[in-house]
Amino acid sequence: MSRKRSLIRSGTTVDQMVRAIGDRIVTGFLRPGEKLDEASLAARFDVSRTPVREALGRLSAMGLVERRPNRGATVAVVTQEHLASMFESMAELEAICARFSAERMTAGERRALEIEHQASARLVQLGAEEDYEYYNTEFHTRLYRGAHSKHIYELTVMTRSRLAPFRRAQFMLPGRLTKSWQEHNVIVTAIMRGDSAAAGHAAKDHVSIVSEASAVFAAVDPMKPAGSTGMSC
Amino acid sequence: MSRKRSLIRSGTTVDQMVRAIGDRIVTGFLRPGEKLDEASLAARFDVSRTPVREALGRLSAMGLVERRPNRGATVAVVTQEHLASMFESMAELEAICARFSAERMTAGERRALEIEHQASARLVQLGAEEDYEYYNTEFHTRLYRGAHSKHIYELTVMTRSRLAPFRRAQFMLPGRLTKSWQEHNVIVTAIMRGDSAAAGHAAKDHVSIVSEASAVFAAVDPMKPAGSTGMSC
DNA sequence: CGAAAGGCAATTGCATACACTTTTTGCCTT
DNA sequence: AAGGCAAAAAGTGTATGCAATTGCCTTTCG
Repeated sequence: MSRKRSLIRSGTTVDQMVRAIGDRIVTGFLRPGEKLDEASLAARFDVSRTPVREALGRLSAMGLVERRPNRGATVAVVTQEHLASMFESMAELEAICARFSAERMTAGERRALEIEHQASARLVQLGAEEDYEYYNTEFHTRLYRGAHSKHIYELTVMTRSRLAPFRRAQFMLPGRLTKSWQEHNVIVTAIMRGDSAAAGHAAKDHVSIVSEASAVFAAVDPMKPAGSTGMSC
Repeated sequence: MSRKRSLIRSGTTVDQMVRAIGDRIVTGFLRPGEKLDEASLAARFDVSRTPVREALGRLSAMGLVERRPNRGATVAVVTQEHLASMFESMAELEAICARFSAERMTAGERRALEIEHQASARLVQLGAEEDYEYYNTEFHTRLYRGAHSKHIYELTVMTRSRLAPFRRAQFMLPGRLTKSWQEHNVIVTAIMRGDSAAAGHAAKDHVSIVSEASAVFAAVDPMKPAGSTGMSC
C-alpha cells in the first residue's frame, strides 16, 4: 500500500479519518441515515479498514454516527424531537455556564470578554457574517471556560459539537446578527456586575432564540444536500 | 487460538472487554494512573489486541481511561478538583431533571415514583443498604426519564456512571440511609404538586450532600486498593 | 401462488503480521 | 563516575486475512 498519504496531513490516521468523515457529516455531504461502509470509506481515503473502524467508533461516541453490532454504521438520524431536546439541554447548560461565569470569572477573564464583545460590534456594523460566526464561537467558549468547571465544560462543548450541523443556518435570518449581539450584550452586562441569575436567564433565552431560528430553518429543509458550503472533497 | 471464551459470556467480544476492564477500574482493582498494556490485557482475557484496543477507546470516551497517542492508555486519574466539578455538574443536571419531571411527568410516572418511594421506607427501617442502593438508583433513573428529554438523560447518565466509583461509600456514613430517604421525600413531594423550582432545589441539595459525603471519604482514602469487593477475576 | 427454509454473497468482527514511535539499556566518551 | 548517544526492546498504530454473522435470493413444498 502506498506509504505517502494524500493531502489530508497532520495527526494520526485515525484523527484524519475522524475529521474527514465528521466533516462530511456535519456539512451534510453524507446525509442522515446513509450507510457508512467500512471498506468503501477505507478505499475512498486510501487507508485500511482498521483506522476507519476506530474513527467510526469515535464518531459514534460523539453521536454523529449510529452503530449496530454486525450491521454496520449509518449517519445518525436526528429526529425533530431529539433536536429539540439537544437545544433545550444546550440552553440549560449555557445558563449554568453563564451563572458560574458571573460568579467565578477572574478580573482578567471579565476584561477579555468585555473587550472582545465590544470589538465585535464592528463586525455587526459591517455585516461580516463569517467573522462574526467565528467571534460568536469564541464568545461562547469564553463563557464555558469562565465557569471554571471542567466537567460542565466538557458536557457543553460536546453538546455544542452535536448541534453544529444545525446551527450554521441561524445567521441567514435577516437581522439575526444585530439581535445576537444585543443578546450577548445582556449576558456580558450581567456577568460584569456579577448577577448570576440574570446572566443565566439571558444565556438561556439567547440559546432558545437560536433554537427557534434553527428549527424554522430545519422545518423548511430538514437537511440540505451539500456542496453549498464548498467543502473540500 | 481457543474458540471458547472463559465464563464472561454475552455480547460481542468488545463489550465483554469493556465490561471486564471497566469493572476492574470502577472497583479499584486497577488503580488510577496504572498503565494498561494492550498485549497484557489481550493475553489476560485470551483475545487479540484488536477488541482490547476498541474497548480502551470506548472506555476513554467514557472517561475511565486516558489515552495519549503512541504512549498507551492509563486508568484515568481523577483529581479532587475534577471530582468536585463532576459532582457539581451532577447536582445541576439532577436539578434540571427534577424541574422538568415536576412539569412533564405523566400521571403514571408520578404514581410509580410515589409508590416506589413509599415502598422504600421499609428498606430504610430494615437498614437494608444493598437493597436501598438498588432502589436509590431506580429512583434517580425515574427522575432522569421523567424529564422527557433524551439528551439531558444521556448527559446525566453519563455523568452518573463517571461518578460511580466515588459514590459507593456514601451509605457507609451513619444515618445516611434515613437522611437520603427524607431528601428523596422532599423531591417527590415537590414533583407531585408540580412545583418545579422546589423540586430543582431539593434535587440539587440532595446531590450536594452526597458529594460532601463522598468527598469526606475520598479525602481519607483517595482510592482504596481493591479485592474488598470480591470481584470475579 | 404464497410462504418458509436453505444457501449464497456481502459486510462486519476478530486475529495476526508488519511498521513506526517511544523508552530503556548498555557502552563509550569525557 | 557521570553524562550522552546509539541500538535494541517494548509497545502502539496500521494493514491484511480469515471467520462469523446478516440480509437477500432462490428453491421447494404446502
